[in-house]
Formats: sequence, C-alpha cells, structure tokens
Amino acid sequence: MTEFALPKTYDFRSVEQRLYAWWESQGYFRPRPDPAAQPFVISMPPPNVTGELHLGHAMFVAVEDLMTRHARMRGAPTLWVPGSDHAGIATQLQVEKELLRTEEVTREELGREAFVERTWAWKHKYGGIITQQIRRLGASCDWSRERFTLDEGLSKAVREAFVRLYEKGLIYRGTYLINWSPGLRTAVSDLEVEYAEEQGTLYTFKYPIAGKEEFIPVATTRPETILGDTAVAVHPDDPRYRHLIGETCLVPILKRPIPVIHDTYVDREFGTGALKITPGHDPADYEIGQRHGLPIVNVLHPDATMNENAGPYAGLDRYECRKRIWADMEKAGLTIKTEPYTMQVPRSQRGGEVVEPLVSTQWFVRMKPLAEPALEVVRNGSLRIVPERFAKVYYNWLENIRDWCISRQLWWGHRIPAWHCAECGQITVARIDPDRCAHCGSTRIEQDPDVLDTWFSSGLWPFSTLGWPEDTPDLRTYYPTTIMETGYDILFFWVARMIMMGLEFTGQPPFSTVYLHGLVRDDRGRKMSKTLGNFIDPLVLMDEYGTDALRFYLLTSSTPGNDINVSADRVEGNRNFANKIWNAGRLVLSAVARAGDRPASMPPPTLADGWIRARKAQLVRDVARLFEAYQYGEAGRQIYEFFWGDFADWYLEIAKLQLDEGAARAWSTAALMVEVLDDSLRLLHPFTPFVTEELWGRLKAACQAGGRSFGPEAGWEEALIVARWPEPTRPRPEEAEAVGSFGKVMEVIRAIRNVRSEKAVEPQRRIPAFIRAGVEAPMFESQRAMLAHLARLDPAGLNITEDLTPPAGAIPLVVGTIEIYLPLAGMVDSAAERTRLSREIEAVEAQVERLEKLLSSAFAQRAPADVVRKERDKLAELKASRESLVASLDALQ
RNA sequence: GGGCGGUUAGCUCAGUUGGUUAGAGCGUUGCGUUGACAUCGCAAAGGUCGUAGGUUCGAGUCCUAUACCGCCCACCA
Repeated sequence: MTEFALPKTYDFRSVEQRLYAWWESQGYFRPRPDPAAQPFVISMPPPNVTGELHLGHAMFVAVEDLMTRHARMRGAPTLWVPGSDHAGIATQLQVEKELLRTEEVTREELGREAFVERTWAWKHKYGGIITQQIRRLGASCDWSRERFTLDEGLSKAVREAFVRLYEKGLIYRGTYLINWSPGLRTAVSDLEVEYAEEQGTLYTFKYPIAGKEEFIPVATTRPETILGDTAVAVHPDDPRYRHLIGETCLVPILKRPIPVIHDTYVDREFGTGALKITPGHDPADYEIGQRHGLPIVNVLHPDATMNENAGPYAGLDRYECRKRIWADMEKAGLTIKTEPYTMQVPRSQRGGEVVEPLVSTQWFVRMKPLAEPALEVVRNGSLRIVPERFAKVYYNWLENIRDWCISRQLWWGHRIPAWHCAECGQITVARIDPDRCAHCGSTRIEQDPDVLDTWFSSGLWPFSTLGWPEDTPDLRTYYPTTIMETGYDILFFWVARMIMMGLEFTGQPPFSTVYLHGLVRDDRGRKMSKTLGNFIDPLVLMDEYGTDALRFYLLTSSTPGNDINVSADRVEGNRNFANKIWNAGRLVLSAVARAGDRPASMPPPTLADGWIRARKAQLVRDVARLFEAYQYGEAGRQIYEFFWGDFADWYLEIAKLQLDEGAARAWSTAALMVEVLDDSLRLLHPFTPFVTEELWGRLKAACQAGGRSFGPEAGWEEALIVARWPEPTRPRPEEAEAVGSFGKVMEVIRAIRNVRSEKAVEPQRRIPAFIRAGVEAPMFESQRAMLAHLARLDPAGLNITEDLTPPAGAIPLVVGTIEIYLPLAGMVDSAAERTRLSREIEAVEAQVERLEKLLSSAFAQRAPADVVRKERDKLAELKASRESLVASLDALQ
C-alpha cells in the first residue's frame, strides 16, 4: 500500500492554530466585494473586555461562525464584525479590586483621571485575552474591522446619539425614584435589578393618630423606611378607617406629623388594609405620593446608612437601624406583631447586594416614542424573530416599557456630554466640548460627572461599528446587517435597544432577523457561575477534545432558543466524529493514491454507487431546507448520520471491494469516494472548520498529484473556507431506484449478520447461503461479491436463485419476500427455528390484520390517495412475506 | 398574578407543514484487532412519548385541562 502521510488519529493540536493563522493571513475573513450579490453581515455581540471565555461565548461563536461560513461558501460578500465592550461596572470593579490588592489604593484616593488611565492600561493589557480565545474557537470574523465600544469612533457615535436624542427631547434629566446600588454607589436600570424570593419578616405596628387614642395598624417589611413616611393611606370606602381620613398621624419615634389620605390603590383585603407611604423609598408609594402631592423624605446616604432625616438613627446601617427602631417602638408600645414573610427582594444583577429604591437626579431616555416603531417592524414582519415565540416576550416588554435611567455614577465609560453652568444653572449639551454656557455665555461650566450605561453604546453597535455617524463605504455597503444572533437572555438589554436606536438613527431596523440561541447550563441545568463552582471551561474542553468537537456538540445538541445542559461525554463523542472524518479521509486518499491512469472508458456505476449518490443528493437537499429554516442542529445531525452511517459504514466498506475490481473500476470508485467526501467536507465545514479544511487540502493535493483529475467538476477552489456550497440536485432515476434495491440488500446482510451473531459463528468463517430472491434474483446476483463480503459468505457456496427447494438442515430467514437458508451444519435447532418462524408469522399476521382493518375503515375513503396506496402496498408486501415465512416453516418440518 | 419552555430508552437529547411498528449518542450485554479508524467494527437488549379528556380516518406532533421541573415579566404593604 502506498504510504500516505496522515497520522492514524486526527491531531487537532497540530492543525487548529496553523489553519486559523493561514485563513486570516490569506484575508478570507474579509468580505469579497461583489456589487451584484447581497452581502451577509453579522455584528458580533461584543464580549466584555475583562471577560474570560465561557461556554456562552463558545455558543455564539459556533452559531455565528456557522452562519458566516455558510454564507461565504454560498458566495455572498460576508462580513462578521468583531469587537469588545468596555463593560462599565464590571471593568471598573475589576480594576478597583486589582488596585486595592496590589497597591492598597482606592479609586477615590487615586482620583478620576488617574483611575481612568489605569483602566485603559488594564484594557490594553488584558483586553486581548478574550479576543484570542474567540480566535481559538475558529471565528472567521474580520479582525481588521475590530472595534471597542470606547474607541474614538464609537465614542463619537455615542455622543452624536446622545445629542440627537437630547435635542429631540427624548433624553431628559430629572429627579425620580430609581434603583440605587449602595455598594457600587450608582444608579442602575430596572433591567439590572433581579428579584429573589427570600424569607423576611412582616412587621405590624400602630400608627398613632394625633390628639386621639386611636391608631391605624400598618404593616411593613422594612421598618427603617418608617422614618421616611409622609402619609398613611387607606381605602376611601373602608368603614374601619373612613372616619380617620384627614386626621394627622405621628411618625413613630420622630413624632413627625403626616396626613391620613385615601387612595383606591390600597387593597382592603390585604394585611391591615392600611398602608404607610414612603415616596422616597418605594416605587408604589412614590406614585401615590405624586398623586397626592406628598413630600419626599430620603432617609438614606448613598452607602445605605441612615442620613440626618433618620433623627436618632442617623449614621446607622439600614439593617442595624431596622433592629433598633423596632426595639424602640416595642418599648413605646407601638408594635403589634412580627411574622415570617416571604418577599421579593431586589438585588443588583452585578454585585448581588440589595438594591434600594431612592429618589435621585439622573438622566433618562423617554422610551415610548422609541418603542412604537420597534414594535411595528416586528409586527409587520420587516424584522423577524427566531424562534417566533420570543416575539411575544418582546411585545410584552416594549408595550409596557418605562423610561430608561442611563446615567451611572461611575468613572469608566462614556462621559455624559452635558455641562452645568454655575451662573445660570442651565445645561449645555454639545457634540464638541464647549468652553462656555450656551445659555448665558459664562465660562464657569463643568461637565456632568456621570457616565452612560454600557448598554447605551451597545445599542448603537450594528451601525457604530460600520462608521456611523459618518457616511462611510462600510455603512453604505453592509448596513443594515443581516442577522443578529445572540442569547435570549439579552433580548431586552441589547436586542430591543439596538432595534429602537437603529430605527431612530438610521431609519431602518439594524438587521432583518434576530436569531436567539439558548443558554448553556451545567449538567444539572443550573446557570454556570464561579460562586457555584459548576463552571465548565470551554478551553479545557477544547484542549481535551478539540475545537471542532466542542462546536459540533454545541450546534447539534439543542434546538433554537432552548437551553443546553453541557455534557462532556457528548463532546467526546463528537471528538470521535472528527476522527471518523479524518480516517474516512485517509482511506479515500489511499484509494486516490493507488488509482492509476484515467481509464479510456468509465464502467457503469454500481448499485452502491447509485445509492450513495442518491443519499448524498437527498442530504444536500435536506440540509438546504433545514438551513433555510434555521434548523442548524438538525442539519448537523443529518450530515453526521449520513457520513458515519451511510458513507463510512456502508459505502466505504463496499468501495474497498470495488477498488480491487480492475483499474477502471478502481478509478471510478476512487472518483466517487472523492466526490462524496468532498461534498461532505463542504457541508461539514461551517460546523467543524478545522478538520474539514485540513483534510480537504490534503484531498485536493492528492487528487491533483501527477496531473490527474479527480474531484469536483468545476475544479478545486483554493481553500475549503472559500469553496462553493453544494447545490441541491435531483438524483437520476437509476440512482433513486438504487436506494430501494440497495435497501433490500442491506436488510438481507443485516439479517445474516444477526444470525451469525446469535449463533456465535466465528467472524472469520465464510458460510454458504441459499437465497431465494424471486424477481429480485438478477439484482442480488449482480451484488453477489458485495453481499458475500459484507455478510461473510462463502462466494462459492452462495446460491442466488429465483426459486429453490429449501435445503434440509438450514436456518431459514425471511426478509420481506426474500428467503435465505443458511446451512450451518450442527448449529440448527429445528424446534427453536420453528418457534422463531411461528412467532414471526404471528407478528406479520397481526400486522396484516391491523392493515386490513385499517383499509376497510373510513381511512380508505378519508385519507389521501397516496397514503392509502402506501398502506395497500405495505399490506401486499406483508402478505407476500407471510407466504415466504410459511414456506420456510413448511420446509423445516 | 401573567407569560414561556421542558416532561420521549438507565442517562443526555433529537423527532417543524398530523400519515399509522418512535430515533441518536453515551451507558449496558455478547462477539471481534495484520491492511481508514479500538477516538473502531458487528450484533443485541431497552420506551403504553408526564396525566386526563378532545379534534381527526389517523396524534409524540393539533386543542383543552392538569401535575411536576425550570425560566421570564409584574408596585401588593
């Protein structure tokens, strides 16, 4: 055998880095301009610069790279724009932690300017890690267009967006109740607050009425907020309290007088039926306060200790205050009871600490006007969400959207382009840093200290990365983008905001399709987190099984929008698949190497040849259909089954025989092996780019060696990554027919193998067989070599006839109407065989009865004709099969 | 309180225009290594598709209800 240089197992370690560098250096990741073709564009969801690769990244890279490579192979100018996000809070926290650890210095001690400088230094040092890891996954994105949300161009875009919204009156500054994160000392948006069900206490106490002996019983879960109460509310029709409306209550301990008001918001059935109103620290109370013109009393410092409004409790932590005030109220006889209570506690998505609602001056985006068009484009179908069910979630959120608090009291981020005037107090918002107040001309202006929510800049990502607000060639060519692919967990955070911003600033949706993938969870379905210790590192998986294995696993183990519980076993299985591809390639390569010169005339295709071509054609069609429907996982599974189950397990085994049937046959077989392998590698490439590219390159080299001409009709492209995607074709009639005939042969082979296994016939032993094939006799006869090889039959003892007298002392088998007799001397237990055949007859009998009943029922009239015909055919086959079985049984007696 | 997803073989999951005997991988059992691959091959066992109704000639697939698990949204003190 000719020596071929492929190692026995696929060594991804020696392949992945080299190929990635090669692809990139050849410029394959950059779009090939073609004015005639519709470009395919994806904006990569920018990972946090501080981030380290997790399986969520691996997931989006796998899916987006699949889409990108597929589009590229179909000839579209393809652009996948990578980048990273400055991730305000996350990054600032990391740098703060680092500074504290290494230099024992806080950011306050360092000062704003120096801290931001340090953070940039940090970014330059560590920001490349995540992008290196993205490369490791094989992402074929255009690194020459890589962007960062805080780089110059994007900062300009952010500024432009802010100014435009401000000028339109869609950004405003105001004092409202917001979510305050005491640890981070910044405001956060509603979306950044998560509610966790926790055990707490419900405190019920007396609100004394001034000048009376009466009191109103009131309950709260946060007694410290009593200090900020500015009213007690009851339902206007509540007979218990109606007479007290308009009276004055005294805030416990502080003895501050507050009114008893009425509001239908109060639920008479719930609790005591009376409500303490703390407009400064509760969203519902805030609204009631607005309705009734109640004053707002803030009792908290930014670090959630009590402030001067808390009187004697000033300076205490809120929880300490809670204990103390309750103890003091007990002493004063104002308490009624405490009881365990399950409540929803708001916690910061970032730090996990309890978020305090409080009134603060912040910047907001007016969302309603932006939400309307964003709803419309999805409703009218100009923007499609896949899977569809998420559209409902999207509607629900946008229909009930509230204004977005965009200012953060941080240092790392886009500084708000607003200047406050010390003279006139007015605000100047400008694209270029102003040196004087736009209203009074004073030079005593100072820029607003706040920065913008990270998601504000992310919202501009699809167009800011292409050059907006400049009218760049990229923006004109590649915007709007094609698909936004991301996890469903950031539908609101990011996707909805991109749609709103895109429509507002560019007048069109930033992409025509949103494809949402599921979340990767641990093997028990829990979210992965460092604290839980269930974090599975994709780098470790890649080290162990290779990138292709991880990618194929992620792509084929779930369906769109559904979560996936990671399982290392399955990744291993896919490593084996990569190896299978590799070894099939080794066999094909050796066949190519051994084939001589091109024969003068090509022999006609064999049955197996026709079968595998028909199967391949079917696969290409199915894959095209599935890709069209975003069913990438199913497509991958089908390619896997075809490659392993049909091509490797059956065709290649037969090909080994055909290669020994003369030079012409060897050539035609090698050519077909190449054809099927080549198309398989093309179909697989978007899933498993490395092993396919490596093998394809070697295949191409082997096929071109010595000036021969194996391979695709149109010739070999320069690399698989830019090779053509297989076009669906219809199989020729004889190939379609081969599927049926070959199927029968396969069944016969399986039946014989089954008996051999059951009877423990030595694998090496060639056994004789008599096959009564009826009208199929010529077909079986033509396949005798293949049949004998795969069923380990003795070619000399293989007797295929139209009809025959069953030999005595043979094991009878029936496959459809084909009867097989295996004369295994000394192994035949007539009684057992009779029992087996009788059982088979019974089973067929039952089927016949079932079908006869079915066909005499309404089914025959109501079902479509072709369905009925199929059942009739089946019945006929079963009846014929029954005859064969009976004949075999008779022969045994 | 509203909404969504899941429930299919021991385990992890497919099964997308309803078509009549439900599939894969892993695991299990038996057998097998000189020539693509032991990261392999051959064969086998294993499921009344959560439950109860309904629609239909026909339901894992559509409808209704319900149980359990998970998630999202929501101002009940």
